[in-house]
Amino acid sequence: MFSRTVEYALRAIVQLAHVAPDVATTEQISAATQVPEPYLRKVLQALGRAELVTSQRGASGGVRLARGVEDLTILDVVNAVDPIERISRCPLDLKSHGDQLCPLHARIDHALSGIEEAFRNTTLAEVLSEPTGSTPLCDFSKE
Amino acid sequence: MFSRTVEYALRAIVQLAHVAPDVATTEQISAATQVPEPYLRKVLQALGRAELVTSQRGASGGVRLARGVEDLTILDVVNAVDPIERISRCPLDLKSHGDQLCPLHARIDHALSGIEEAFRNTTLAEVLSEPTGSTPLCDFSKE
DNA sequence: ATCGAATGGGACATCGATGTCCCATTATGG
DNA sequence: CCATAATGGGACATCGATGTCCCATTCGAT
Repeated sequence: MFSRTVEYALRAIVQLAHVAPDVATTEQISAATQVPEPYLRKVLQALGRAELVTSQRGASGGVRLARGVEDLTILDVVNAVDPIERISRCPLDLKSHGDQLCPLHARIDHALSGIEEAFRNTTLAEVLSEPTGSTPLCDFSKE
Repeated sequence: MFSRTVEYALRAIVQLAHVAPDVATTEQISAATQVPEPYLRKVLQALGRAELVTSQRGASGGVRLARGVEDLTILDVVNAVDPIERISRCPLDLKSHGDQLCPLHARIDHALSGIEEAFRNTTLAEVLSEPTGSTPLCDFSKE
């Protein structure tokens, strides 16, 4: 349903949020999130291009959040690596009705819209401060 | 977001609903839905295994809906070919908290739940009778 | 009975998502 | 200035989703 890449990106961002405003190395993030390190590189690069994180090369470098957790939504992360594709035109491309969706695709798009909205309205701060007792990402028994 | 297979399956089902209770051949459905015929075969076979359609071999055979449109939801179709995978355990599999999801995954799962619910509550009958002027699937200028 | 129409299903082809590897580049710290 | 730590990014490997092909099987019609 959601790509693995999205899952990985969210894990990485949450992990970075935990250590914010410090930097973390790819290796550290990989260890904490159980995302294969070489692939995590790519994901972090994508997050960098989307300007959600900034990175610093060289010794004592690493990656850090580019914004505060209050100003960073799940949707931001999703859109950075694997944007939700809304349905704006009938995929069958029949001109029967201009830009109006047939009921089937209208329903599907509406469902997508619901997800988008839910993700847009959820900031990292909310996820982190949830009073569930469970820490986001589930680990940090150490740390 | 949704696999192409889901899209194809929905198109096929809608098309079958249009001609119900008659049968349609794979070739006819393919033409109406613009789904590549050989692949559509596979999709229809899956729908058959899920008992959403029944098929008849041989001359004047084909495929037809196995249920009435009132009793057939979008979720049925989706689940037949590419079930929505809810998140029931933390993917990181840390024992920190038994079966409780961390806030991040709880949010994601909640979004999935919303989709599931929306699809469960939408029957084919509703999609077909929508008073939008647009016929589902967008074609049938011919009929 | 036989021919042709149609699905059943296995084998194969292609393509993009996922995952790995390697080296260039950049920064820090001694 | 040099060694080392780290990211940047291109090239390649793997795997599953998608798409194609072929033939066996089944049924209807003549």
